[in-house]
Amino acid sequence: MANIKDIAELAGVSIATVSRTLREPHKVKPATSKKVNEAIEKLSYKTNLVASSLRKQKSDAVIVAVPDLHNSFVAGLVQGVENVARENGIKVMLGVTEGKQELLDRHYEMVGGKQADGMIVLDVNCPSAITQDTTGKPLPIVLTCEYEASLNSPSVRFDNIEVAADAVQYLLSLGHKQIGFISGSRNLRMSRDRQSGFRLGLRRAGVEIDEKLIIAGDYRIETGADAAQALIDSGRSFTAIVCESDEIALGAIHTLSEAGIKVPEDVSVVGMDDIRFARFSNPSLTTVALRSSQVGEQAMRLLLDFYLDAEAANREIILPHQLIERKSTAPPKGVK
Amino acid sequence: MANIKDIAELAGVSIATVSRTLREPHKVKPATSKKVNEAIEKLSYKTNLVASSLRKQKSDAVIVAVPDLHNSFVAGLVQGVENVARENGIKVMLGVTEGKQELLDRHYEMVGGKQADGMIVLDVNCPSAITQDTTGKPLPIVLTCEYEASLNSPSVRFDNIEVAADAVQYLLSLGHKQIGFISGSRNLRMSRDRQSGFRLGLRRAGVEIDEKLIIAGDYRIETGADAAQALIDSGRSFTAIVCESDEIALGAIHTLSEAGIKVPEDVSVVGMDDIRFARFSNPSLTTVALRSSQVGEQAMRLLLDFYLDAEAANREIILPHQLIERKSTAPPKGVK
DNA sequence: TATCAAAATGTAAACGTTATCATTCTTTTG
DNA sequence: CAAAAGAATGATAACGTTTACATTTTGATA
Repeated sequence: MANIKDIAELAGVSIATVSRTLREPHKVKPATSKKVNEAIEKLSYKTNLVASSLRKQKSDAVIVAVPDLHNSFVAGLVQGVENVARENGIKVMLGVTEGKQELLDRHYEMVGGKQADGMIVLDVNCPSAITQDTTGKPLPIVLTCEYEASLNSPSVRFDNIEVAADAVQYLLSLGHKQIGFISGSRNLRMSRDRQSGFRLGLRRAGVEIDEKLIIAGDYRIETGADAAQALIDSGRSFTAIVCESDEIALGAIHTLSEAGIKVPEDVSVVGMDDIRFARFSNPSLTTVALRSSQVGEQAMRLLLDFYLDAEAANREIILPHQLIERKSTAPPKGVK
Repeated sequence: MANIKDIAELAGVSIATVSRTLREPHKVKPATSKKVNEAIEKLSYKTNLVASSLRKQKSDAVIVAVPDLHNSFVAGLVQGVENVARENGIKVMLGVTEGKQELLDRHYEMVGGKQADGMIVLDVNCPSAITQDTTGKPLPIVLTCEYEASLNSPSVRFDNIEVAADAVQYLLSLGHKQIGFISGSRNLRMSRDRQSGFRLGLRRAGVEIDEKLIIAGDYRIETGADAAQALIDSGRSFTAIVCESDEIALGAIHTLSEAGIKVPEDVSVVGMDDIRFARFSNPSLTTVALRSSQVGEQAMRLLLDFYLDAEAANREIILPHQLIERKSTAPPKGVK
């Protein structure tokens, strides 16, 4: 494999000139530039980015830590990060945490080890590097969705309280009063906020909350199916369900249909996320759209800002959400 | 940021000893080892992996190039790669190609630039590094699913011809004769093979092929919906549809339902992949299960083998598939 | 205790860049 | 045409490791 020295030799110049030809072409005479480029072509030289990183003390790469890939929300986020990163000549590395602190920290080692310049986290956990930090210096980490205000790390998220409250408010406006709730993973801040929002929405309208209609789950379609069964088994009557994710909602619709309960005639279902499948389910799913790709884009921008001014980047960005009405919701029976 | 020299100084040893303590602990006396580790702890030293890579001429990282992340098949593959990589202390970087040659080649630069030791490709295209290679030396690239036999690069894939043929054969066994087909992206080898398999399946049974019932699409749910509409509009009668992906199948079911055509009573639908949503659609989806995580696992193993013996790793692995019967298929009307 | 092998440690040379500073070659200007 | 300014190039020192080789220390044996 040819290195910069080989090129210099073949082109009859110094290695400095080769480097300049590559990095700062305007500083080298066209004639020499030509010689160098020919040599590069002939030996099919590729810059050794590792050596370059070492010298520059910068890798132009970031790592995105996510709990799991089988998830449209996550995919959107990563794609968003990718887009902005690419525009800025930055590479994206992926770290799957499975929700484990240990794996998250392992991924952060890439930043400590200078293989990545920063990290974007979408996870239950928070890198120990932040929580155990003693220096107080800002770290190149952007938290998304999951956040702890106390940490004052830059973060990008939705206003999950209002997301859920909006879903409730919409169902109330249709005339529903007996509304169930299937939660995401309880250990997530996001999930706790959404549950708060659910309660807030009902309280705002003065509707009493039936605790039996609140079912704990996680964000997966499988638990959505199980939780819906639990709701049915509870014996309580309900005319609508708010689900913390579209996956949950799709699982719930499946169970309801199997049980002979019609959606939306008997029970209305609202999801959150607006994954691609939402439009195409039977019935199509009413949901609160959360553009996760925007989260990724903003997070990456924040990380870029961090390099310009670590202090100023310490911001919190809250993205808008939007309720999308489809066919999984209707007024309850007996209401015109 | 502390480096190895700082540690050496604080512990009162040479940098070589520090390095050994980290890499080959058995070669250093417990007493010194202790001193070194204390220093490491105190200065919270992290090995600079970039420097390490440069010296070792090895990055212990691989890059996985995929066209898109919004796709369960892709997610499974990446997860599979991750699993095997983690077992072997290897990091996974992700490259999104959007199906563009240019982006794929850009990602391969990481290998040329020594930031990654190898590449796993799931894409329409093939790295120019392979196709334009003049040296004939094997490259650290594993192709998945999409493959060109002529390239003799290691590859992992399914027998797509038989995958589709099995789907057809199953429908024939139920009594169907008028079977439609919705294809994936025609420029993919995988898609061409599946279409061949579809034709082969019918031919084997001596059933005539109605070209009007073959619709071109890509792998997304949106086109599945459109293609089903095209089938309906064709005016031809059909009692079953074979879809090249579950996404297509779900989109098709959506359109059929909206049009008042019942699945499976009026039309049976078979997908391919067995994505997580398949079990929970209405009706649940009969499909040919393709474990994409296995593709990722095998591809990563192949890449590991490559380091041990570049020549021997030049293999082709064909993974098994399996038809999973659910509720989107039934005998055609009039058949008991 | 002297001798020697084995174990433990140290020295120093890479790895392939980038970037500072010094030097040489142009061009401009009085 | 000389001198100065500017443009282009070159020499070289980092960046932080790993590792071959040299050296010292330790422990065992005679």
